[in-house]
Amino acid sequence: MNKKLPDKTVERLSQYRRALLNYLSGGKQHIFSHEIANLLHITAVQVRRDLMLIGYTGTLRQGYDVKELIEIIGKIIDTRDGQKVAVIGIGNLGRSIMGYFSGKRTRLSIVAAFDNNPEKTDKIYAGVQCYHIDQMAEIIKKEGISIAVISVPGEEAVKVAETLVMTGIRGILNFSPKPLNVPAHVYLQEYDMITMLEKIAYFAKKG
Amino acid sequence: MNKKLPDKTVERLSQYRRALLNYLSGGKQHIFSHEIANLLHITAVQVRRDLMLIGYTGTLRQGYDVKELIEIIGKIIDTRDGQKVAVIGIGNLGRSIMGYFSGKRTRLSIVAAFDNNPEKTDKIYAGVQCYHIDQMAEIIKKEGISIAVISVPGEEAVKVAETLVMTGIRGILNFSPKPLNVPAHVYLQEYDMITMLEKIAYFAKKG
DNA sequence: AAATTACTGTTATTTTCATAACAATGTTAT
DNA sequence: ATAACATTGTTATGAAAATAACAGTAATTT
Ligand SMILES: NC(=O)c1ccc[n+]([C@@H]2O[C@H](COP(=O)([O-])OP(=O)(O)OC[C@H]3O[C@@H](n4cnc5c(N)ncnc54)[C@H](O)[C@@H]3O)[C@@H](O)[C@H]2O)c1
Ligand SMILES: NC(=O)c1ccc[n+]([C@@H]2O[C@H](COP(=O)([O-])OP(=O)(O)OC[C@H]3O[C@@H](n4cnc5c(N)ncnc54)[C@H](O)[C@@H]3O)[C@@H](O)[C@H]2O)c1
Repeated sequence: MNKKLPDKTVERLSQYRRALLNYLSGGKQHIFSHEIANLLHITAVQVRRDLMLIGYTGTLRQGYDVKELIEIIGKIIDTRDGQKVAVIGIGNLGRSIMGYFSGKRTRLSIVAAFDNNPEKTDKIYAGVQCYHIDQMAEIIKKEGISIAVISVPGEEAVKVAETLVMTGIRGILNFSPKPLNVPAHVYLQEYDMITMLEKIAYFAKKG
Repeated sequence: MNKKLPDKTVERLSQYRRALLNYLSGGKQHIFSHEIANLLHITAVQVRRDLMLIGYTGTLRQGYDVKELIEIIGKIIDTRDGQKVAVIGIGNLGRSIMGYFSGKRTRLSIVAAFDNNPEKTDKIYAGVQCYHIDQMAEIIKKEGISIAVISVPGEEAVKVAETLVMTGIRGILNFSPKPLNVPAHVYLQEYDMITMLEKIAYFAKKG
C-alpha cells in the first residue's frame, strides 16, 4: 500500500472522498461501486479498480463501508499532521485562492503568503499573514511548508520556483503560464488557463 | 489535417505558439526542435512528433520557420472569426479570470458574464457586461457564444451546465468541484483545485 | 570523396490509463 | 434445492500518450 499509485487514481481518490463525505451526511452507511461511479459520472469498474489498487475491499452484495473508506483514503492522501501550503503572489488569483481555502477544512492548510509588493506585505489575507518574498526561504523552512502555489506573473515564476526548490519544497502548483523546470523529487502540477481554453476552443470547433 | 489531434498535442500546440511568439520578439526567424523543447522543458522528439501530426515540416539543418509555424498552429486552434466565451458566476474566481483575460489578445474573447445576484448584474466587469442568469440562454444564442467558464458554487454548477448544454454550447471549463455530466458533443474540461492540491499532497508525502 | 555531424520525420516500443471480460460468491426467487 | 441475480475483485485487452530507435539527408570536416 506504500507503493506509489497512478496519478489519475489519486485524483479520483480525492474526489471519492469528497463525494463520500457528502453522501454520509445523507445517513447511509454503505455504498455500491456503481453508486460512487454515478456520483462522479464514471464507470463502476473504474471505481472498483481504484479501490483494488489501494487494497480496500468491500462486502459482497453490501458494497463499501462509507466511513471506513473515507478513513482509508485519508490515510493514503493525508499525512498524520497535515501538510502546510504557501501561496506566492497575492494578486487577483492568489487572493481568490486564499479566500476559497480559508473556508475549507482539510489536512492542507495555507499558513503563509508571499509577495514582493510592499503595499501587500505585512498584512493578513483570509486570516493568513503575507510576508515579503525575501523572507520566503526562511519561513518555508521554519514552518515546514511542503507545498507551494505559484501565482506570480510568468516572468517571475521561474525565479520563484528556483528559490522554492532550494528551500526543499516537495510539491508545486503553478498557475503562471511559464513552464517550470524542477528536479524529479519535486512534484509539479502546471495549470495554464490559456492553454486549457485554447484546447477547449479546438475541440469546440465546428467541423 | 482535419482529423482530430490528440488532446495532449493540442495542449502543447497552444504552448508552442506562445513560446514562439515570445521567441519571435527576439528577432530570430528559425528554431530547432530542441530549442522549442527547451522552452517547454520537454523533449525534442515530442516536439517533432507533434509537428508531424499537424503535417508541418521544417527544413533540414535549419529548423522551423517561426512565423509560418505560428500561423499554422493558429489555423488549427483558432476559427476564422474567433470564438466567444462567457463566464458564469462573477465571484472571486470569476472576476479574477475576467480581469486576467481582459488584457490578453487572443482569438478567444470573453463577451458576457452571468450571475444570479442582482447586486452583481447589469454592471460591467473588466469591460464586459454582466447579465442576470435568466438571460443566459437567450444571450448565448444571440451572440453565438460557444464556450463557457463555470465559476458558480458546486451546488449550482449542475443546473448551470444543463442550461448551457441546452443552449448548444460546445465547450465548458468547470472550476466548481462538482463533477458534471454533459453529452459527448460538448467538450468538458474539469478543474478541481482541491483535487489537484490533494494529489500534490500525496506525491509530496515523504516516504 | 569519404566520413562525420546535426538535424528532420517516421516507425517501433513502452508506459500509462481505461475498458472489457469474467470468475467467485453470497442472496434471492422459484 | 436449484437457478437466476447482483455484486465484488482480478485478469485480459484496448487506447492514448510518451519515449526510443532509426532511417534519411544536407552541410561540414577530414
Ligand atoms: N487572475 C487569473 O484569473 C489568472 C488566470 C490564469 C492565470 N493566471 C496567472 O496567475 C498569475 C497571477 O495572476 P494575477 O491575475 O493574480 O496577477 P496579479 O498581477 O494580480 O498578481 C501578481 C502578484 O504577484 C506579485 N509578484 C510579482 N512578482 C513577484 C515576485 N517576484 N515575488 C513575489 N510576488 C510577486 C505582485 O505583487 C502581485 O501581487 C499570473 O502568472 C497569471 O498569468 C491568473
Ligand atoms: N475562489 C477560488 O479561488 C476558487 C478555487 C477553486 C475553486 N473554486 C470554485 O469556483 C467556484 C466559484 O468560487 P468563488 O470563490 O468565486 O465563489 P463566490 O461565492 O465568490 O462566487 C460565486 C458566484 O456565483 C454566483 N452564483 C451563485 N449561484 C449562481 C447561479 N445559479 N447562477 C449564476 N451565478 C450564481 C454568486 O452570486 C457569486 O457571485 C466555486 O464552485 C468554487 O468551488 C474557486
